[in-house]
Amino acid sequence: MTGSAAGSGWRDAEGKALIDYPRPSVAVDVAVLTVQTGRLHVLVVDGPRGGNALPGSFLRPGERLAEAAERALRTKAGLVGADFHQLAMFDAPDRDDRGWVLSMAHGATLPRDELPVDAELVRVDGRTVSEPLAFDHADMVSRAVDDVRARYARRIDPSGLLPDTFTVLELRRLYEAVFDRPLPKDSFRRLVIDAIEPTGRMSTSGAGRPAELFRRSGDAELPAGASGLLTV
Amino acid sequence: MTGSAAGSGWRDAEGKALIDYPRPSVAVDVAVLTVQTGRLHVLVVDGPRGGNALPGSFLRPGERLAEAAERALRTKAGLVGADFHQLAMFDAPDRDDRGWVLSMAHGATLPRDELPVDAELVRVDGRTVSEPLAFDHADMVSRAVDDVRARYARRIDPSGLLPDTFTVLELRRLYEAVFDRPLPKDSFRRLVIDAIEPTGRMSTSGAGRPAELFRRSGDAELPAGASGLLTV
DNA sequence: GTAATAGTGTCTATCAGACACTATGTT
DNA sequence: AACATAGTGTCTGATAGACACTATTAC
Repeated sequence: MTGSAAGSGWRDAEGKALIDYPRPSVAVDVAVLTVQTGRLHVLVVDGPRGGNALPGSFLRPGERLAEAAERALRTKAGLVGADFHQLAMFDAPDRDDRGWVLSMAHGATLPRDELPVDAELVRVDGRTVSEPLAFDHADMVSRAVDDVRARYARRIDPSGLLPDTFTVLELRRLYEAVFDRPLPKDSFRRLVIDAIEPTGRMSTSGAGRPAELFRRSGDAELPAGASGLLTV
Repeated sequence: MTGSAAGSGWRDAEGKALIDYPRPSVAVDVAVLTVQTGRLHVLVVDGPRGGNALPGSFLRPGERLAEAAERALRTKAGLVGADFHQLAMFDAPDRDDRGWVLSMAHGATLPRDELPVDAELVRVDGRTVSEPLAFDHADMVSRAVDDVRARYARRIDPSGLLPDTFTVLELRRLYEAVFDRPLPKDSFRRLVIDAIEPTGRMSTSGAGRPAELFRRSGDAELPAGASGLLTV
């Protein structure tokens, strides 16, 4: 337990003061996912050894992991307002050749238009990034995709990739991008219709009949069978 | 990224060598779940401040988190052979009054008869432990329950809570314990029957018609709708 | 035989998926 | 008018859940 030893005076079974053990550096890396041209993409930055890498940072004293992740995105990509989800701690002792560095991978999601116009995005095929990334960052992207799919299968656009109001078509296009598969128009509508709130307003559509605008309903969950429709 | 700075000579934006930042202690805590008398229970040990706590340990140099978790279980509870799953990093700066300690919560699962006979078990109601635990360990238990349910909804007894062969009744009793709700006998059988392998052998039952013994099938997954049946 | 449990046939309500149809806008 | 997209009615096949029935053991 976190509470079994350490602190000045605490000693382990062999009599060694636990506080004296060398401590690892702790880092955070963030896979920022977005949707561009109907496909999932991940934000990358220049890595320390060249090549692409996920934005990340070292944890500072007293800081929480989510704060470090927010700081990394702000300083390295000019991003604010993402919501972070812990994915996994990557802890292979040799994963970073500069020393013993544990890294907590985070997933985040932002609409394309909240990213800088010159942000470098790499396409995600299925659940894997389409070109190599530094370190174990490609594995982190896969975990981020799994996480965003699991969350989107439970609720309607929980990370706000769409604007406040949207049509059912826009919502379906988003889900087709997230789950990387076509979704039948009528079944999809019936699946989500009870989990979104109609606004009276209509979309100023380009062509064809205008579609009604909906907004996310506070806490509405998708039916349990939704994961079947989405992931099969 | 984990690779943006640090190492001798690397400096952050303010010119401070990142390697010089104070580093947190990193610990692991393990919520070992088991089934006793048809209910989920969690293994606890004596905490450093009295009261019950999850077994845990500090991470040692070069060690992986799973190794630290295995060592914690071996030295504090005499357990071997559990499979660990990372749950979340608990990182509140004040979660441990002895210093800055991050703890990676792990979930593990073992059959009751692989635990010591005198192991102290606390019942789990729903997804919360039925009595207070030290630190944030009660939250860890909830996460462990969520994790084991998610894994059991995808596959048949992936953690081997049952012996190598088992009857459909034994499997159903296990799932009723894990999901904390009664499951209809016939629907449950039809749900799992294609994901387990019949052995020719029959259970030496106490009373009634003998039941066939099955074994886990290598990779068989439960249908996607299973989560509906199990969690609704 | 009775008791007890294993396993199956069947009916119903629900729902995904497909298809076609109607509705309402633009040009 | 033609065209395009929104939204709905309806049929079908699959299946969860309920129920009853048959099957096979112990006593």
